[in-house]
Parts: sequence; C-alpha cells; structure tokens
Amino acid sequence: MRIGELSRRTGVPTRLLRYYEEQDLLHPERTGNGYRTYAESAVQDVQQIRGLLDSGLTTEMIRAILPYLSGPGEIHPPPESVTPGTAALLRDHLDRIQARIDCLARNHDRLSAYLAAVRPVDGNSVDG
Amino acid sequence: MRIGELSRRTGVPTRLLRYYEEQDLLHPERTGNGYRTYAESAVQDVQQIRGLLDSGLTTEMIRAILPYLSGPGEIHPPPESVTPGTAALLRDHLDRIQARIDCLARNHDRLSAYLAAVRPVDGNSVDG
DNA sequence: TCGGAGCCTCACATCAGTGTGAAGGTCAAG
DNA sequence: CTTGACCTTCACACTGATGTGAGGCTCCGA
Repeated sequence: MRIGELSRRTGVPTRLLRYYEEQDLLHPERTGNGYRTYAESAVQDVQQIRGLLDSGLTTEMIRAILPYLSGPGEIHPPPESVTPGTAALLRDHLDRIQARIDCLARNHDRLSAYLAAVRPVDGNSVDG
Repeated sequence: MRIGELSRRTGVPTRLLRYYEEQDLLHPERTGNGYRTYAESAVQDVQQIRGLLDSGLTTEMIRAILPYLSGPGEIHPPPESVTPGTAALLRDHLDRIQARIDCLARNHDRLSAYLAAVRPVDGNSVDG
C-alpha cells in the first residue's frame, strides 16, 4: 500500500511515517516513480512504534530493539546472528525499560491508592 | 538548603532545578536576598521528578499528579478537598500510565524472551 | 489535454527538556 | 575593601518529535 493508505489505517500523519523512515524505523520499498510502498505488516509496525513513542522511548531506543519485538511466532533475526555486543546493548535497554516500568508502577499504585481514598466508588451512582 | 547543595545532593544541574520551579514542580522559599531555600524533602521531590521525567512523563503530567504521589504515610492534600473534576483528571492520567506500563511490560517480555533464546546463560561461563 | 488527488523533497516552525554563558548581586574570609 | 564562591535573571541554542506549507512530479479520469 502507499503512504496515504497506511496513514489512514493507522491514524498517523504521513509526515510522521516519513520521519520514522528517516529514523530507520520503517523501510518501505520504492516504486519506479519514487512512491513508497508498504507491506501489510507495516500497519502493525507503525502501531508498535506509536505505542513505544507514547511510552516515552526515543526513536533511537526503538530502532535498537524494534527488530526483536515481533509477536511470538513472528520472524525476527535468528538468535545465532546476534553478536555479544548487540546482546549486551539489548540487555541494557531491557534494564532501562524495567526501570521505567518500576517507576511507573510504583507511582501508579500511589496515585491509585490516593484516588481510592478520595471516593470509594467506581462509577456507580452512590449519590448521597 | 540552597540550590547548589540540592544540586550536589541530587546530581541535577541548578539550571534544571530552576526550570522545575518555573514548571511549578518545585516551590522553594526565598530568603531576603532572593536566594532559593529548599526543605530537606526537596531531595526526594527532585528524585521523584527525575524518575518520572526519565519514564517519559511530561512536566505537565507530573505537575498534575505530583501532589498526590508522596510516599505512604506522607502528607498530601486531604482527599476531601479534591474536586470531582480533579479526580476525573487523575483517573485519566492513571489510565495513561497504565497503558504505558502495559506497552512497556509487553515489549519487555518479548525482548527478554528473545534474549533468552540468544544465549541461554545468565553470566556464568558456559563456553563450548 | 487538463484537473485534481496523491505523492515527492525541502525547509522553516513549535514545544519540551536541557546546555551554556553573560551581567550582575550577596556574603564570608582574608 | 577585595576576592571568590555562590546566587540571581535573561537569553540564545540545541535535540527530538511534530506541524505546516511551498514547489513540483505522477497518474487517473473527464
């Protein structure tokens, strides 16, 4: 599909799809006239990228880990081809991600506990 | 304490401490000569802010939730004083945070699973 | 053959977070 | 009283992610 359709199907502006390509996160083919052509799987890819960006990762981190994040059973680089250096780098990113999760989870719990104290109702009208 | 000491104790440049104040995240007193004076608790506050910024939250989000994030048993605004609007906003932020946690956790798992396949060792030399 | 929709690149603009430096006030120690 | 460390504000600059628009090519349909 071309960039317009991908944009429509993902809700991501074409500007950003081009930016993600420039950042080496997407790798569309080009037709003879220079138009970008995306595979079906690009829809998933773009959603994955958006999710990670929304979670505060930089394009640099995403670029590093993206090839290894396909769903279970999907194709990613054969583990044998991963150099020790790359593996170390990935473990490093993994730690960073874990740190974020911890920080967010801790504060989620606090905020959640606070909100529970604010009004012990869940949306059901308990008007008094 | 003054800004220099806070900077030393937190490792955060004074420039950023001033910026966080401008962003309404820190609220130091001022002495007669205009110097900022921070309470002891500012050390924790700054670390909290840094953790959240590193986790990808914007100062805007942090400003919204920070008052309610003190550790358990600490002082925060009495739940009675929280308006329904504020509570709704907080719940909204809570959802956003949860979405981030989910996304990060999902991808942490994937990356972690991949790395496990790369080299099924943990640091022990299993050369051969 | 023309119009319009869609694509291309290039480039400037914005916002948030941060670095850096200038110009100057405060204060304790010599 | 001067020096030096520390503080003040102001301001310009960079990066990363994103918005926006100009100028031009491609291709389909009337």
